[in-house]
Amino acid sequence: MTEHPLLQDLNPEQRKAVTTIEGPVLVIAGAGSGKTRVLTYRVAYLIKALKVSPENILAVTFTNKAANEMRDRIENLLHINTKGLFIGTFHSICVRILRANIDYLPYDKNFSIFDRDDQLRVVKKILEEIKSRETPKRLLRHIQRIKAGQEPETEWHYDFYKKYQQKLLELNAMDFDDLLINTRKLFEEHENVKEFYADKFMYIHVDEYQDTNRIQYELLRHLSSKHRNIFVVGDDDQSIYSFRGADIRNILHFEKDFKDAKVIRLERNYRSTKNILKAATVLIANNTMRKGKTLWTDGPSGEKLVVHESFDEREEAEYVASKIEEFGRPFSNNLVLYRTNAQSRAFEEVFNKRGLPYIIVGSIKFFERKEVKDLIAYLKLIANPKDDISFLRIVNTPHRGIGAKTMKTLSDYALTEGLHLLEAIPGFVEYTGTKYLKLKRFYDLISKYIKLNEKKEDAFSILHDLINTLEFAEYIKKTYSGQEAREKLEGRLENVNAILGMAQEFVINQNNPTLEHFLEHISVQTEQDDMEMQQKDRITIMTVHNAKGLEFDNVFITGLEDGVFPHKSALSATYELEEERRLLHVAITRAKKRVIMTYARERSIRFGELLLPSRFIDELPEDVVIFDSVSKRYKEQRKETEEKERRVQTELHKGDYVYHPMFGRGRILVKNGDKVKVLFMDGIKNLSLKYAKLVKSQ
DNA sequence: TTCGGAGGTCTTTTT
DNA sequence: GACCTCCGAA
Repeated sequence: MTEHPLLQDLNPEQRKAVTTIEGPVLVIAGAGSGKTRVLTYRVAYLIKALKVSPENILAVTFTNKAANEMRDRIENLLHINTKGLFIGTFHSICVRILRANIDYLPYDKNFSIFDRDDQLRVVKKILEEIKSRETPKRLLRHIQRIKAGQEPETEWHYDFYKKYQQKLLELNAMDFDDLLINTRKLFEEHENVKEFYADKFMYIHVDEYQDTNRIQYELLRHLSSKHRNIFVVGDDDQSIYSFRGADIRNILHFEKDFKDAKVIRLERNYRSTKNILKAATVLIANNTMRKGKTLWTDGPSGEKLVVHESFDEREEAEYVASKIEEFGRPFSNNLVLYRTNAQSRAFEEVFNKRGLPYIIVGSIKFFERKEVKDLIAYLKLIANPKDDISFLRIVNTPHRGIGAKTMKTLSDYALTEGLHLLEAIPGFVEYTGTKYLKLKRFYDLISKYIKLNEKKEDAFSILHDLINTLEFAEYIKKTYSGQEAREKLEGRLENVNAILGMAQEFVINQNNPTLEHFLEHISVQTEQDDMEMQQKDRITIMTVHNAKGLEFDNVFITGLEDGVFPHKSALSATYELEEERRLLHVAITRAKKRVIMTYARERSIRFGELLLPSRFIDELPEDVVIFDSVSKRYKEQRKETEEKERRVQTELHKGDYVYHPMFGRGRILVKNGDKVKVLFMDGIKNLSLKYAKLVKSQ
């Protein structure tokens, strides 16, 4: 058989993966081995060479971004429209299936999708109702564990979980887990529905299989039950989401779970130098729960990896900054990684001070911004008037003089009448007389949009009109000017425009751009499209979890201290420690040319403790690592500056001019012990002298 | 009754 | 610093 031209771009293992079509296939793809390429080419090969209809192909990715990229690549490869091809995350795919089969479920077709914030609000609401003082976050964890199939720790937890589910049903809402669970339920209880999809999807592809959970595994079993052509790609050494229920056993046991599975390994690495690969390989060999593989490359040995000690997080950031300056442009070749989001501050401050451009990826995601969430809550309430959680979020945003007391009275009324908050208003106002006209006005506002929505007015028109009617921009300016930096306020306004822009784009691109569809589209979309991101020359800063799938010339792995990375919560159990090790393995293998690892002796979040270097540093092979010890000199300098700073701080008085690394020059308005109120160019900030690095200025 | 300020607590990772 | 709760001013 003559080879199809598509296959010429692939190495022998990749080619084998692409052309192994029948039955279950597991591709164990090491970091940088061309995993995405294999997936893309396989789908393209099916369509082009084997004439499979796109409607019969399913591809599940880990993020929406990955889904979009894959679709684009296939289109570029084949120059065809990929409409009909099912590509998306488990969550987005499940939403589509659920909406299409909503008649089988006890929900209305316009159900809301609740994110973590909404979930916490539900938990809090129940806690109020039963007058418990448990902490919402811990309870939510328990709920999620029960949903993932674990035994509840106590009877009480189980009862609470039932209450939570009941509440969600009343609110006509599903959380992220429900999207998967209800789809599974749909398949299990309605053979015809399952048959339909199992029949449709002749070829199933799953990316990042090592991070699938139990429910996702079961969904795949159902979907592949007819044709059995399931092709999964993953790397057991990159499984880093067990806290979210990911079960590494899915990939470890694939051959047992799917009989006659073929296994193909991709071990040739096209990304990193020999030294980097050696470090990564030796490190990960300390793990016991793995299939075992050895990455190799034809490339050069490259530079050795650097381990650098610094005094504290500030000096660590200074070191990283000076290294980046030394490497020179473009800055976009540099990736700075840390274990926890809280570590970003020092880098922000130092990069700002030095005028180094940067972008933080994922710290607060676009859809988690308050102003964005508020607007979306309006839309959710309009689409689903039963959504009391969204109601409570916006009933007094912008302020309309409806406070806690009013809401309590309305809630009680709604509860006795068995009504949802919004629908309870007319009766409530009639019942209580003219006292609550503010509520009535809110009701009329929402009703107007509900009617527009029923008339199938498009999502953009509704949102546009809403933003104007609410005078939302003015509200933001009024609330935030004076209390936060100018750029931050502008950022908020930009976010409002961005969500409006997304609605506009949606309306242009979709043939049925209703509010429901728009909400469906954005609810499972958790990351912002980074249109401008690549264009500007900036340093990228993010958590290691966010770095999966990326590659950069220079990678800085910071905060390598015991208790930080590995995180202190993972020190006691072997399997958790192994996950931390995999996390570091992911971090190292992002690098093409250089890896620079840093640790600090002190850190303000762990104030007063002397931190030890990460145990993982000891596991690195000595011959490829340089221990850079300029730290002594730093330490002396540091002591001097610390003393100077301390002197300066006690000398600071009301009226003095000061300099702050982030806010610039300012003047002290009020001083009260350690606390100061300072007027900067961008507004007034309340600061603590202990943490804020204020310097006296002229 | 609402709202803003003061003061205390906490900080893993996220589709 | 972010987030939450409590308390006093308007």
